[in-house]
Amino acid sequence: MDKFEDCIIFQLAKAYQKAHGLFKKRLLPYGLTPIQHLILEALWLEDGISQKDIGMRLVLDRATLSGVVDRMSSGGWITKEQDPEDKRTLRICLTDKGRDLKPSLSRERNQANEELLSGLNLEEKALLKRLLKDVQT
Amino acid sequence: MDKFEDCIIFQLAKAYQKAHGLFKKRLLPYGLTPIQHLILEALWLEDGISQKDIGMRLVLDRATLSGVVDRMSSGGWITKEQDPEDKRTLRICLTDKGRDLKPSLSRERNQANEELLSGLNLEEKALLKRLLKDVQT
DNA sequence: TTAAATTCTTTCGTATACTAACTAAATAAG
DNA sequence: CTTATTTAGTTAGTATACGAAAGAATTTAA
Repeated sequence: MDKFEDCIIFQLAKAYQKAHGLFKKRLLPYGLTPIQHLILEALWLEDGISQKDIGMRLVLDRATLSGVVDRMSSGGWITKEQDPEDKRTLRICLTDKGRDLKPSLSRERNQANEELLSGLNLEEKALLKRLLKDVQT
Repeated sequence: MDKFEDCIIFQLAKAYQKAHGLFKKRLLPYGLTPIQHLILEALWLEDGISQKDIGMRLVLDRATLSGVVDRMSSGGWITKEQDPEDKRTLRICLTDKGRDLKPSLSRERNQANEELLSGLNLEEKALLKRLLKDVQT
């Protein structure tokens, strides 16, 4: 392995860079970033979960999440509610604005995935997904 | 495609997050970041190339590169020389400190790749590399 | 039942990323 | 030859990332 082009870490970084940029452009009209979209995805699956749970499910650092959640709250997509049972915990809840975006954003996400993988056949898509999961374990 | 776990963009982000974090830890003792290491890689292949060329080879934004190169210059790994032929252009040159790191950092990079791909067999490694390249085209 | 340890979140500092606006230098057009 | 355009790099602004330290609330232990 002599040139950086042969380095998987480099290829991973560049593939991610492309995917991220592509999705970012699609989300621009909505005023959302890819990460912010992810938070919404988590909440569409289960509204009102704690900030810590969001971090665990999306594998996001707490320090990172703190800022993201704050901006999304300011933007009116979510609200931060204090858990009455445990005042340390923040429960993150969808607003109507956040909830109503689900169909549009799901379509955007699917289209972004399609666009990214347009050069691969079905088998290769499945393979890539599996390999990426394997790498994470 | 219903849950964010099925989104390739998400899996790509998380695989990259792991790879990046893993390499970052290995580079910590050297005082370098993964990106800064990449700059060195480019210079080991061809010393004295312009900042713009580095950006094209590594697919890095000029604005990003400006800061990275500056920090690496302050850290003494590289120097910024004005091209006498074209005063707009910066030629980036290795210092001894930057040059001497090649064997150590190459080993670290190889080990980081090994560590990341330890769960894959040879065939899968090659496949992943190809699929990641295909995605970028 | 206080003191100690733990947990959830925020803040700080540093390093990518990328858009847009800006400077300086080189080149093309007229 | 002078203006217009293009090009290389910097700067400002915003948004991730993440380690470390700090704050506030809760739980555990002595």
